[in-house]
Amino acid sequence: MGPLILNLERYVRLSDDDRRALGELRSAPLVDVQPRGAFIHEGDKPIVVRLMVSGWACRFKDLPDGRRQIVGFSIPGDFCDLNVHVLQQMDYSIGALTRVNYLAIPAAQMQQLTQGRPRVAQALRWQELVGASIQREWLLNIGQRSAVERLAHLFVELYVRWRAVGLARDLMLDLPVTQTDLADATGLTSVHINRTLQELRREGLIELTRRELRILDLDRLMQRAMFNPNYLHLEHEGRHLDASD
Amino acid sequence: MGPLILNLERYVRLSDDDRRALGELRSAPLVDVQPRGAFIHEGDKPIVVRLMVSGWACRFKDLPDGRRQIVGFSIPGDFCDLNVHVLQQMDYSIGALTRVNYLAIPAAQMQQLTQGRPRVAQALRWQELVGASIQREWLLNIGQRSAVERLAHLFVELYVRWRAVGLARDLMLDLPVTQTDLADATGLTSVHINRTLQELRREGLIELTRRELRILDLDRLMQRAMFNPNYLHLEHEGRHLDASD
DNA sequence: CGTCTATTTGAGCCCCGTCAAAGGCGGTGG
DNA sequence: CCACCGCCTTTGACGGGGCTCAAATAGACG
Repeated sequence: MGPLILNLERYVRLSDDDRRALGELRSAPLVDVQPRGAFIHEGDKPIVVRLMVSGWACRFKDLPDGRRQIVGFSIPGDFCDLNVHVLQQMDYSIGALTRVNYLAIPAAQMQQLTQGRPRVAQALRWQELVGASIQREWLLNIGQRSAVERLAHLFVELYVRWRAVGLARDLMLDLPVTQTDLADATGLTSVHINRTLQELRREGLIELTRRELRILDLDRLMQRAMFNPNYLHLEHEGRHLDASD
Repeated sequence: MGPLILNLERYVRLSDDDRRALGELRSAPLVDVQPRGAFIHEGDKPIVVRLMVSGWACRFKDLPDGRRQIVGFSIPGDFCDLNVHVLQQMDYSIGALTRVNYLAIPAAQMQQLTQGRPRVAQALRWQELVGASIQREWLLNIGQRSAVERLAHLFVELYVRWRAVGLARDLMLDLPVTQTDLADATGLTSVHINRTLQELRREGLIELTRRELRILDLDRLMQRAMFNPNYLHLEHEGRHLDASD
């Protein structure tokens, strides 16, 4: 539950009761998904809310002819489909890039969790809105940035997000995804991702092995990407619901 | 208030009281914006919620060097920034493409509107989630579709959305935006938009004058765009809050 | 040690961008 | 009513970033 609580506490200061209630989500069934498997499909009408516990998942959409666009990564502490009880039908799919564990939380339990806990409710809403903000930044990324800028931007974002949930530090990030995955996320081809990675290495910005990303110069990488962290809405000053009030 | 109510009634069946309460939003100040003016800037911390009454607005983000990406169009019946009291700081700007009128609704009035009106609250949430779904489709559009497909897709979406709020029909749509605007929305250049428009005309799919789009063959245009309407979540069967229950 | 998948490299090309200029259209003022 | 002006659209020539196709190499895993 660590990632979730760290995630939510970026925005609100939770009370002990809030944290305890969030901890009780562990009573929900834990589901294990093998790498490369999709576990939610466009058109599904799911009845549970999924909370990522470990691994890399991605939300994606595809075209009839096979082209695929990854529209976002889901990492531990993220809810995959908070919205689903309103829209009823998935307009995207979710797949596991690595082995994934998630909690399958019945809608009623979510209801019960937020009932009478305004800070938790607000924090969940905040997580959802930050997700929407990230989508907008990705649109800017894919629509306007060059290949090198795009990939640099993605790496900074992923590092910041994993670090925020306590699962990355010292400029190192577990990144066990393929170059094809990076291609689908950036709107490029895997061949061009490969050449773009070489360029980032040549510029001394990153090292990337099969499963680990090391950022050699975060400032320069951010500059290269024209990375402006505002869209992640990380600022703690923004907290306006505080258990110590 | 027509567009808003038509918009919301795609999802829930409102009661007379709901409609009356929505009508009272007209008491909020009506703001008039001249074409080409931005009325909300990234970084702002707005205190009112804006409801589009007439005209074309766009949400956009830009890079330090001047590149700009339009991340969505706001049309009559849309709220521009429902989310803002949670995130507190805008991560995008909003500009008027034409002359625009909007209602500036104090947060307290929105609170009062949804208090004790679960259908209205649900419908507003639905509008917001459909907006997020549109963003995902745009990501697919810009990331994977070719120029012709992209523009075709945008035209179909805009026609469907304007028609849904009662402001377009018979395959005709008021479209008083420049080719540069279309370029910024699709991640192309205005020169290439011009050539792509010629291609769509040559294929007998559309006519486009300075201020009006006419779709000559909607089926073929949708096919060309690989347009799948699911992401707009229009299906009336989906209504699960009905005033007649 | 063999197989499968992922990464890397090369050659060629095409879609779309860039730069520059011409043409059209609407508005404004004389 | 016409002349001018500014913005938008259209056209042309050229260049380049990224795609395609194909094959070679490297790693992971049994």
